[in-house]
Amino acid sequence: MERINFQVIEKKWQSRFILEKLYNKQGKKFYCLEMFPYPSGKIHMGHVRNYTIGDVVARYKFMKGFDVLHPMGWDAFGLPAENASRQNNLHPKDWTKKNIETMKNQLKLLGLSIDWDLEISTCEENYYKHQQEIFINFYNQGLVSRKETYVNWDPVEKTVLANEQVINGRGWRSNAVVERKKLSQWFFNITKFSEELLKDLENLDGWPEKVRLMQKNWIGKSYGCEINFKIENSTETVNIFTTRPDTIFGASFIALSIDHPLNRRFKDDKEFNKFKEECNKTGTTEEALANADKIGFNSGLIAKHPFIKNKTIPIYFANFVLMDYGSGAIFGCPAHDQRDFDFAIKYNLEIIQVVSDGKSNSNLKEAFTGNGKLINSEFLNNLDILKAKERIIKEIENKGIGKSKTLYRLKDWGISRQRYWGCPIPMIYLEDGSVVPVDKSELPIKLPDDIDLKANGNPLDSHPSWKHTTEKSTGKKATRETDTLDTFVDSSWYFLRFCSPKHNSSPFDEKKVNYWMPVDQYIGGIEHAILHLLYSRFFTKGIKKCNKNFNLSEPFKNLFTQGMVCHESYRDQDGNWLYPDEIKKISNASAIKLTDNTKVIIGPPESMSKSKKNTIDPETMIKQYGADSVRWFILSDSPPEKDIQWSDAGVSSANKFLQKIWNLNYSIKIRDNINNDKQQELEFVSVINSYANKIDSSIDNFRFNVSIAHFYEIYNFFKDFLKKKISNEVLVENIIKIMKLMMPFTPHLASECLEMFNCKNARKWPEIDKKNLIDQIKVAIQINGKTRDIITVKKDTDQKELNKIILRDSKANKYLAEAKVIKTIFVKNKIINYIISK
RNA sequence: GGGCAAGUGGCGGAAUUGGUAUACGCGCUGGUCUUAGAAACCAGUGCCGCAAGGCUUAAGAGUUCGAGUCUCUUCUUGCCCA
Repeated sequence: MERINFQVIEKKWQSRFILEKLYNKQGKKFYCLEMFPYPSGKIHMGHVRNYTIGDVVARYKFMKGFDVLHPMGWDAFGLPAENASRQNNLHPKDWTKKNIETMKNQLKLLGLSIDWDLEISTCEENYYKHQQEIFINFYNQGLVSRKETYVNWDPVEKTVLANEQVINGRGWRSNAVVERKKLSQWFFNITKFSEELLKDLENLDGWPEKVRLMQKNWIGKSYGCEINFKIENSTETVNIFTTRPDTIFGASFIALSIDHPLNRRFKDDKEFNKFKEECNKTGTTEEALANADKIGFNSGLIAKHPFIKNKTIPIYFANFVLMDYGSGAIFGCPAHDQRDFDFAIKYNLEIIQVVSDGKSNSNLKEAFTGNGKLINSEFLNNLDILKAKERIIKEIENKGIGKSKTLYRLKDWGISRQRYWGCPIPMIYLEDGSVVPVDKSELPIKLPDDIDLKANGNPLDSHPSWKHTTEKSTGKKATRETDTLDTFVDSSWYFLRFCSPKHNSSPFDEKKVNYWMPVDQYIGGIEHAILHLLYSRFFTKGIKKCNKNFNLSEPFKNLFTQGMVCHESYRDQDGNWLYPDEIKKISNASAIKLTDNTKVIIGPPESMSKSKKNTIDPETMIKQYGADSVRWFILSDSPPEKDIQWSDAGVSSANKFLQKIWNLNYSIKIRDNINNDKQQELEFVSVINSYANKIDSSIDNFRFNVSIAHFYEIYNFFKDFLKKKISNEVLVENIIKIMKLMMPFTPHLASECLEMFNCKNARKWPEIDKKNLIDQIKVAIQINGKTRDIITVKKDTDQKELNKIILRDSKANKYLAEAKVIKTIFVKNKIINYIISK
């Protein structure tokens, strides 16, 4: 068998792929973008999958005649660089640069069709200075604000911790008990676009339904109303928000957040402060609150029911009410809300059912949240929930005690980070206490290189001189904002920068952006379904508000979310994780440790992670099997949106198959010509053509595993025909067609084969005849709905003719011989079904 | 607790609008070649049965000439929200 050296041909073609671009001035534009990587050190299999999928799309579209933009860059700011630099005394800048260098070389090994001239890195001044300009523009448009908010404060390191750095309530490095501290922070007012972000989801029909739904839930629009409750013996009122005003007649208590302004009455109350402490222990996430026991503190205050004369309602402080949702106060209707129900049981409060669950006289064991008719509700009785809502809101508004209100769960985006390795926020504080943006001419506000990362706190803050400056227009003394921007900001507009990465006078060249945007196909992990995509959508809308020449409201036309790459994990007898190359598999379910032959515990396939050591290094695999084999395997084994299980047997068999494909090409090249048979040739061409059709449409539909299955079928089919009476011309013509179809998947091998046949237009998609070239078709013969035979007949054979053929030739005949046919169902070119009686 | 998605051989998974279930690959079994192994090639491989034939898409029901596909109930798993 003729073998090919993948290492040699891949090297050869990669040096050409770097020079080849996918631009095609005549074609319609197509912007293909994969989520850019964080330069963590080395690429992992997740990257391989992501960028291989993107490469298939980019190459396919180019070959079909599109003008394709296919860039790559680096999400280069972030905390790991600071951590790494503390560990090995390497400046974050140098650490990042080194990683980018390594990963770029690794990506090149995959043979991607990236235009590396467009490469950007978010940590470079030439990138972040434009980001600072966008920030100032947003500030001027009222899209930036400053608010007090709670943060996780590590009192030992004197720094703010991200949620994932808090482990069991303690700092991950210092182990100090984390405090809840109020800090003044910068925010993007993403909530100003709540309605737009929600409404525009409807137009994103190129997105997975799942992602749209997740965003919708995240934005969390709810209709309801505010109601003012009067407090007895006081001029004060409590303003509550509810989405269920229809249950007002079932109200039996009011619950306030511990941070509700009424708490000032209890600031010296020992019991209250004890309660408050208790609440703070449970944490602030919605999940923690939901799972925590519902506890309350009876304030002793009494509210008057707005619709029932002389009825009073006790006011509690409760741990399950959040100050930053609505007004920090609710009324509780235990019969129809589970939390309220739990609370009422605990504090022995009234449970009044006001929506009928259809059962008479029922004693509720849990809250009834379904639909039904209103009861015990005076003028609302007999209305259904929706009607009752409308009616009661009208009454509330007429009475002047409240108004209808739409509320969003979405919160403003806190962007301040007390870190060094991020984009400096271009704001300064004057001595009179005012805060203003720096003058745009002073951009970029550069990060200083000489910092001490070993010191506690924010390195920019402790730097001896960096923060001291003056206001440009007045010369007044000022200090800089020492917080840097959340790295999600960096990735919220990089797709715009790619259109003109070297443009210097503004964040992007409007002409270029108007040509390339929106991204026609965006590809990345489902883990970014909410934040990154929502922030990018916000940025696009924000920039549109700032720039009249930018008329785009959504950045990503089509979105594809790929699944993860999984692998089983291994542990030795002491429970230590082992890398796959530290063990030897004996069978599917057992393995031993290489060093001492002890038994290894095999864990289920999970997403590859360093901590479980269940990772496979892409570079090692590429060296062993070649890039085309790795690409082929990662596309072949599962549908791209689902998780895939890495398997050595799988990549090895991919490699064997590609060897066979090479061997097939070579056999054709050296084949002696033979006398041809026209009928056989026609059949051959026709089958190849129908496969080509299937491959074309499966690529279009992101069903690459199906495309690959078809290539296997083609191979099995093709090699049989080598021995048949097909002329060399026809064989060569068709193998060229197949190699072109393979180009997006295995560009090195396909290029090599096409070169061998001196193919001139190797980068052009082959013409595919849409219609079936031969007119033979398979028809199923059913008796009483059961398939008894399948016969091949001329296309469009009518029922009469088919009937004759069946009686003559088919083995289904015997069922018909002695039976009476009651009814016949005939579907042309598909089935014929005889209903018989015995 | 709510919402969404899914359940097909030993495994990954195919199957236009309801119309040939199990394509293709992995694994496994037997064979050829080889000193042996690997590779390559050939044959087989859903289940029961010697066979004819029967059964089979998580379980059960329904609609239909015909259901993996549509409807309902139940179970299980995954994801998101709580």
